[in-house]
Amino acid sequence: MKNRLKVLRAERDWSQEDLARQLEVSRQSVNAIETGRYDPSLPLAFRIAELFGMPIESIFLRD
Amino acid sequence: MKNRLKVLRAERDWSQEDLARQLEVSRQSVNAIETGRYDPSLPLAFRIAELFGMPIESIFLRD
DNA sequence: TTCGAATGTCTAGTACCCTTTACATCAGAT
DNA sequence: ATCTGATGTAAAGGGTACTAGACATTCGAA
Repeated sequence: MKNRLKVLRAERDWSQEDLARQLEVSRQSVNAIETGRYDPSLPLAFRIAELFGMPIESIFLRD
Repeated sequence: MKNRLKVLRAERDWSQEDLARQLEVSRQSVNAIETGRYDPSLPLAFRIAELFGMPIESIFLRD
């Protein structure tokens, strides 16, 4: 899975730490997801989608 | 997270085994997800949504 | 030049996703 | 009464998601 997290975050001028805090996960988790080391759990994907106000499918893409 | 898998499967008259085969997971995984023992991984959620032809958000719901 | 914020990575540990194998129950058909 | 398909659950094991803590690099600002 690929994702648009880094771009969405840049559009809002948020640091990885800012995003992590809002999602209530560690900064390392945000970094790992952005750099493609692993995919988020489904509940975390829902929180991400809700935070950015868009469907999961427009943030995460099958590869 | 709750989900509508059991209903969607019933609408199509598929057994858990039928669904598992199409998703390329074990029957026990389908059962565990349906009975709420755990949530699917994000990649599996994508396969489920694709199979049923609807967005992830209309199959899985935050509780 | 020095400092701090931001990012990337590593390790060790915990918890969860998913597997195979196995067993139990139930309903419907023979 | 027996058989079979469908479902639920359990144990053990491998791989992944997430944690805290630590360290290195880069870059813009003081």
